Amino acid sequence: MQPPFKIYNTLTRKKEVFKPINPPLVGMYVCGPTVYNYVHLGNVRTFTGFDILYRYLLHLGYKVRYVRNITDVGHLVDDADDGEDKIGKKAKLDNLEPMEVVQKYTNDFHDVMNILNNKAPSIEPSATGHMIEQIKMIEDLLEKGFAYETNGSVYFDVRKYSESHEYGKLSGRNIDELLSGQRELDGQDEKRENIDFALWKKATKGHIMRWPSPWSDGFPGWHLECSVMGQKYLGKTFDIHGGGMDLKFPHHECEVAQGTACNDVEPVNYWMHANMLTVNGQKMSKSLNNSILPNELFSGNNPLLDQAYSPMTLRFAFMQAHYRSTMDISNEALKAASKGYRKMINGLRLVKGLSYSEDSAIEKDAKLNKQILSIIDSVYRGMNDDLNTAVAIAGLFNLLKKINGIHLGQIKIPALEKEVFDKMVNTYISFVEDVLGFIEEKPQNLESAIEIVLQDYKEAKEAKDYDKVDLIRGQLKVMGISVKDMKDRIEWAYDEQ
RNA sequence: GGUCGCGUGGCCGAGCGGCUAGGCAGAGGUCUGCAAAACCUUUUACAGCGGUUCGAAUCCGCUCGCGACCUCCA
Repeated sequence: MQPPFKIYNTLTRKKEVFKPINPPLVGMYVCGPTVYNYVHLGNVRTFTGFDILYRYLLHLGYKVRYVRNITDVGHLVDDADDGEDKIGKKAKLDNLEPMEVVQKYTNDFHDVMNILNNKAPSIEPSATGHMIEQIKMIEDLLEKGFAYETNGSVYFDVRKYSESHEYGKLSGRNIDELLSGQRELDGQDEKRENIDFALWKKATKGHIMRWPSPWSDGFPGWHLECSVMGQKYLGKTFDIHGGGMDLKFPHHECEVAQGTACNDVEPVNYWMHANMLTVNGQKMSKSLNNSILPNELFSGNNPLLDQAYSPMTLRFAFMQAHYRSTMDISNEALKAASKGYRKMINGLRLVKGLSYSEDSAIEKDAKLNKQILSIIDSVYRGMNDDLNTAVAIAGLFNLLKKINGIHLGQIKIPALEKEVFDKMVNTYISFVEDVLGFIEEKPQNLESAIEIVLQDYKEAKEAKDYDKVDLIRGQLKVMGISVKDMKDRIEWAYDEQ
């Protein structure tokens, strides 16, 4: 018997049994990247973490609509009134159209997601593609009295909202402290309160990214897009909203406020936050100059790394830690992950080659059967306990001991009950491949492998061992490789049939 | 300063009051032409000080150290 699937809900600060609104449908929204630069390993960790959630929900049989946005406008460099848009700034810097910037880094993001075998979301909406919906939501908020206009910009009225609702409940802030604190910043005169946040900003002269609206030529505030797109594709209240821990405040707090103010319902049932990736104990972040890019990791081309590490090594390293714990990246951790990953994949290759057999001469081993079932249980217990992939992996390694035992003949397959055997095989394969999302990284040096075979071919030919010669040639042909005996050497080419 | 979180053996990292986490590294053994893998056994723990309890890494308090958010950040 396994416990039900529980997830930690930031809103209640508790692990809660996951109950979707309309089972078997599940709606999940994850804040995607702002595409003004290459994603770094910390960004990637979060998305990989939520990939596991997506995969596990699918594994449990849910029909999941996974929405992960691309932020391509509205994310300001800082919070001052004349704050520059991140995309716009980069566009100026690189002398590109903003949409070229967006496309470039969106492509990079997709490449990285693919190479890490993260599943694509069901919908990947962009902020600029939902301008009309955003303007509509601002109008609704104005109409309901939760927003006000100043000089062509529109702000969310936090004080007003907090009179009837609890602003700060997600991130654990105290509204009075927020209101009383830090009034001294300059350039905030358009806002009634410092903690009010922009729904629409009037574009300043040099601002390239602008759209017409009832208030001004301008652009939407960052927090708005997620509310709008979440609501559009998942409903006014949906099941799960995820993102990095650093988005909890103010971004997600603002989302809660906007959604609640607009629709008078709780926008999200379960808020989930992935913790930060650290380097030497400090958060990986561009401003600290300690970020590592995926391509740098895969090539080893970064001063913090003393070798290259493969995509699956990174994935394995992520999976060995819980998503809500900070995780420190280091050469030692990555090297250990690399070996662990290979061990796991070697197991996968073995287990795929196993098949059940009966033998009346061999007695069933009741203790062993029970033990295997209990290990399988531990894998599910781990995942059901707020996606504890580290526990699940530990279980898989325990299972692997049995699988290796079978492989070496120390455990006789007929000693297992058929259903135990099947369950063991299915659990191992489905968790490694489907739930944790590992793929086999095959050696790239196919050509040198062919050269080795051809050397054998050459020797057989010199020894006039034509049976062997024909055998090798035939086997290579099956692989799509044709051997060509030249006058003075042997070559190979892709078989053209 | 406010809010929250963390401190586990050589390293990473689970653990949510009693029952072997796991991986990497180390030691011994089995296997083996050599090697690798695998399997078996095994050495190192819970920041410190108090308290609660029959029993605490696990709960409470204090101290020390570290981090995140509070301003853009996954």
